[in-house]
Amino acid sequence: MIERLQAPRGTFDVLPDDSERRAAVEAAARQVLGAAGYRRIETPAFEATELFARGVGESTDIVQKEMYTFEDGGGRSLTLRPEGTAPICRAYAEHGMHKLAQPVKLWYLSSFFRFERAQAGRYRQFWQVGAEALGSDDPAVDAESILLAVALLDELEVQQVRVRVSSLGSLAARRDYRERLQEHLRAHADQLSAEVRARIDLNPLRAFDSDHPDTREVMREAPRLLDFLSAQDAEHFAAVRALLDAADLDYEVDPTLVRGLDYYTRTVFEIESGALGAQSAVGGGGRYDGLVEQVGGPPTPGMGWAAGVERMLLAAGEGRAVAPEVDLYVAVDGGQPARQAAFALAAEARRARLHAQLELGGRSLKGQLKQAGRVSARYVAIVGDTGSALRDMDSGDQEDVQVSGVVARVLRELRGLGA
RNA sequence: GUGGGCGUAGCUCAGCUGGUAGAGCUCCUGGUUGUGGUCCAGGUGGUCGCGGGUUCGAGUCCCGUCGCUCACCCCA
Repeated sequence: MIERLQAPRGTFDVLPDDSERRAAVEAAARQVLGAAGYRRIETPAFEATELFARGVGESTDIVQKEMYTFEDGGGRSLTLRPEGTAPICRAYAEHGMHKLAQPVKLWYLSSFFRFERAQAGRYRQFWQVGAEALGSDDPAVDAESILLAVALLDELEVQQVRVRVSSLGSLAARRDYRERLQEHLRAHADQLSAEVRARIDLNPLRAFDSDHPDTREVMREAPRLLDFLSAQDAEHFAAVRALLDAADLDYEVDPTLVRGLDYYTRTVFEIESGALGAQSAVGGGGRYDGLVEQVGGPPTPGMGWAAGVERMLLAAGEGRAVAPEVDLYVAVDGGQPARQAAFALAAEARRARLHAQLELGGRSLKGQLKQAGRVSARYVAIVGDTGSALRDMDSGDQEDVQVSGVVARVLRELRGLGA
């Protein structure tokens, strides 16, 4: 026997029940973001590898080991998009959007690809909803962006949401700070846990998350990024916070918050859900004032975020899927003449905008009625070779109705019900 | 890449100390409800993940391998 093929590791099929819940995410995003003036954008599923190398940053895990990179027939190096911000900045520059009224507000719902070990809430092909506002460095853009992310999660009833906010300052300030932190860690290396010590060069910020008692002792004395901000950056962050406070958002300032992409500057934030497993981040984002320029556009400030669709769904708990309604089920009780009449009746019903299904499974009449009940059909037309009947599935009432009169009769009944 | 858990019908699972596969649900058919939603009966459906080994005999023991899953890491 031939080996049974499976979906590739880390990917999944969206089955009909799931697809209805995902459609609800799309509708919520359209509603929440559309109301704030964001318009939807779609970019290609793959881009020049260079875009991510320059945009996301050579040193990031994403670029170093998580990209699906391949060469096309023309010898170009392409990469399945691992994130959405760099492509949007590319599109902004490519289409001269800096000439439009600023900021340009865009949202997307797309799939992304990262070569990682799959686990709860983490996949190799996954979906994100994101929003980007390009062309303004006003703190109100930052605050509004964060509020919209929270509003979307709220709309989807994502449970146990926590919002953390911080500021990374400029790239230069961050670099300075990183060195100072590494110096501090090296000076106290003997007190650190082995894991933290091993990561001093790679990711010193991680040391703040350690549970190791001695390490925590060392970190109490460690320099804080927020103290390294320039006057303007500190002022900007204060303004963002004032706006979030004014909006009554419940959040906490976390000076150890780091985002794994190099392009972030100033404001960063992350939204977690306690309803998730180890992959607890449902969404996150921040400001990226140098990114458009980095990918070849004019100097342009930007601010945005992304939220994982699978994680939102996971943290939102079970929503019941609503199956499509069925107004009329056309059952066949006879031979070839009945089958043809039934087929024509179903087509006629659909032209009249009824949700109509025809028996396609070759079932017995009993089986057909059972199927009609299963799909919650409101009416069933039973078409025989010489006559036909219409059955009301709610009341069980049934009467003879000519095939030619079925559609008009159903329409009249449905209207009568005020439907 | 590194660990832990798990792999028996479409789904949820039983299979005790090894003896040639079972249940419930689903689906189909028939009976009973005037032809559905109740009840009854029957039926379809299984390479016991895969490959070796031990044994007269393995779903059950041993080794390997693949897959799923959770966690580390990282992130959405």
